[in-house]
Amino acid sequence: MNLKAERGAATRDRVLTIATRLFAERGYDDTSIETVLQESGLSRGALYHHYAGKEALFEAVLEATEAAVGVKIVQAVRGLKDPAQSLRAGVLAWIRLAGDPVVQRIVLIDAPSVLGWERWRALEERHSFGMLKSALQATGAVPPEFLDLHAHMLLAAVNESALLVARGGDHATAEAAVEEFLRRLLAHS
Amino acid sequence: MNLKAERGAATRDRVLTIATRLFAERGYDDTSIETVLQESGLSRGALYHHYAGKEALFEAVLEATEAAVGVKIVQAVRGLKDPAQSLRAGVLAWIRLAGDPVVQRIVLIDAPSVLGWERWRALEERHSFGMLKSALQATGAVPPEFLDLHAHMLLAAVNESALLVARGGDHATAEAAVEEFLRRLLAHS
DNA sequence: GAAATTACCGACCGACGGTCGGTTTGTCTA
DNA sequence: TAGACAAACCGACCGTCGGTCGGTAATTTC
Repeated sequence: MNLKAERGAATRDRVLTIATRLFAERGYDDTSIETVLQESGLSRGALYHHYAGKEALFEAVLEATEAAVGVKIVQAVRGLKDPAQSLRAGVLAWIRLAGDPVVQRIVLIDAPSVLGWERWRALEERHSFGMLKSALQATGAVPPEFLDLHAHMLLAAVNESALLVARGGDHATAEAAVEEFLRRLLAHS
Repeated sequence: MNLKAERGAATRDRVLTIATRLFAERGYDDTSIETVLQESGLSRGALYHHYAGKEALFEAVLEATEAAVGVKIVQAVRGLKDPAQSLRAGVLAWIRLAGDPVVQRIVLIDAPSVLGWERWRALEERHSFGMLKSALQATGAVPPEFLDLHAHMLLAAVNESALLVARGGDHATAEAAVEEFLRRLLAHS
């Protein structure tokens, strides 16, 4: 089980790359399986052998995208000791990464409605949300009973400003605004 | 031009009501025009005479829903003098209203991906976002250069917690968490 | 070398959103 | 009030799309 498994994996990768580009460029609805087939040179049957359907293909694309983002955020935070500083660095890194149209369209726009809120939330838990929550906890600035909710609210707020930046908003102002936002949240009075 | 105009308006209203229910129950994608036709007793041609397409129908549904929500929020805030208190009351009212599955699915889940982010944002500006922004401005707690961004972030955060409550989260805790969140944001140090 | 597994193929299907030519039914005006 | 006009409504038809299915070829396993 070697040559065959490799060929299969290579095919899946190829489809994944192409699908990622198409989903990002046109969005989920306006990307037809037919187009994916044409651009990948694969047959219909072959694609459905590897992916259960269009939705499953999207989920694979989303998973891969989020994983890649996660790696980059970890890199941005590496070495920082102060929890508040880590949180700040991670959030800013995420905003910059969300400038990528691929991330925007796939992760921030289409994901919730395609997967449904429940599955989307479960997937987020394993990626950006999970990271942000533990970072927020480490700061100790939020009471435990509010930790989960505040983490959710903060992530939503950060995602929103990422979208605003991506859509022509001023980068510097947005980052300053987010920093101020964070500062206020972490200041327990 | 009376009997005719009335009949037309009545038909539009009927379709709108039915479509609202279906979109809320099944989501946009899983609601077929065919079903709307059957439940309304209307013919295909008639529906396309009144609405340009499925997307236009959804937009009409969304517009009506947001307008209704807006009215109720205004009622909740009426009479309050202190800007911070108005903001707080409006936000809490919005969270309670977002407990309605209709509002959830249509306004918070499907709207961005169906309309596209740009058109969705423009529509929000005329409704919840517009209200929240002016309320936030009235408190004077946010520097002008951050007002727009902070209003966006705050709305996103509140929407997120509304979704969490709606999906089985504890109502009381969520409201307390949102109040704390708001308190920190408004406290300028 | 036979059996089993996997990659891949492409004709076909049902559902769906949307179109279009046409009919009916009020309304306005000459 | 007759006739032009427009709005409301009808339903057969179309193209596209996601998904199915019976099958072939190639590789691995026993």
